[in-house]
Amino acid sequence: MPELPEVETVRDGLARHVLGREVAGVEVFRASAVRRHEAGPADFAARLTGRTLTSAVRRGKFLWLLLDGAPGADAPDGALLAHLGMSGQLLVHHAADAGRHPHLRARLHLEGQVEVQGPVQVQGQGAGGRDGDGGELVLDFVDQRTFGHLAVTGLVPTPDARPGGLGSPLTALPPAVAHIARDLLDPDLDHPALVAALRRRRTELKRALLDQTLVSGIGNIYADEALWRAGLHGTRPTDRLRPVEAQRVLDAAAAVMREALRVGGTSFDALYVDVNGSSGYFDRSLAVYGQAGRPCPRCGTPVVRTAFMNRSSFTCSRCQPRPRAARRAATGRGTA
DNA sequence: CACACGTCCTGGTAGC
DNA sequence: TGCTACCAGGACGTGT
Repeated sequence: MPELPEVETVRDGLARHVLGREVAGVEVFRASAVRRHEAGPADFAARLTGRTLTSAVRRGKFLWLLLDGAPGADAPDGALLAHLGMSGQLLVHHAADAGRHPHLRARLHLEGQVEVQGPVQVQGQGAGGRDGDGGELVLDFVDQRTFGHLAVTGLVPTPDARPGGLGSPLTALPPAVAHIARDLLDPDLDHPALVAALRRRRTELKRALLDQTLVSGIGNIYADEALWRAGLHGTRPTDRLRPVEAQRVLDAAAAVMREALRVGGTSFDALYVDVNGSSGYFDRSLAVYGQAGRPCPRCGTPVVRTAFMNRSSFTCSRCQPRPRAARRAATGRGTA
């Protein structure tokens, strides 16, 4: 499942392989892949063609490529927005040897690298040189389940910009992302404010961690891992968390995502930009997620799976004691 | 057939 | 009562 570390790995791969290239053509194989582009697939393709990809930006699980070189004067500067949903992948291939994946939803044809104004960040050894040979590339959007999507969008000023910002490149973002909170790896995230906001919520802790308008990037997997590391149960009422507990679970989430990023980020060295979160390398390090029946790495107690919000939660009943009385965060209608 | 789950949407509730 | 903000839960979609 692509959560923040997987999306960041994709963003980094795109930054190294497709920036500076111009979109020469667009194919949409399934209209629903661009359903959030309201004007439809033809308009999607038209607005993309002729534009140059100048930057790869991410907030939480949303990722977008900034577009330069509007073909028509009426076309505003904007971005190609992508969300990978549950199974989306963005794959870069040399045009010559690009096959057709069975779940290929859309394909961008990219012309050879051109010079763009401003520095195109090329990091990683040799990555830029190999691709800068002028050969044509394709950027494929592959998505087995169909929760992911692409759209060409405008940009609005970042609503939560901080005057003393520490250097986050997020000065503008797609309207569809404007309501998404900063993530735990964002240098401009206001940590004390986040702790306060979390404790102000009147809900369960895991629900809050998954709420992208509170803090973004955390999905079901990393929520469970963070809760386990922090020794907190996901049903703990947020308004009863002590400040140190709130801080601890957020720190744990940041730590587990950084570790995943380190592993995932070193797994893709070549042109192939992959994201297949659950089959990645990090799943070997998962302590509880998907580990029902197996011993807790800390105390040996079998991990238990419980249903939660139409999905699963994995916990160690010893390391993560249930809140007493399981008083579901005072929502008015108690739990029975 | 249940299950995987991120996001959007709807309807409900609390509190002013 | 009206308004706003917030919250819970269902729908969506495809393949195993």
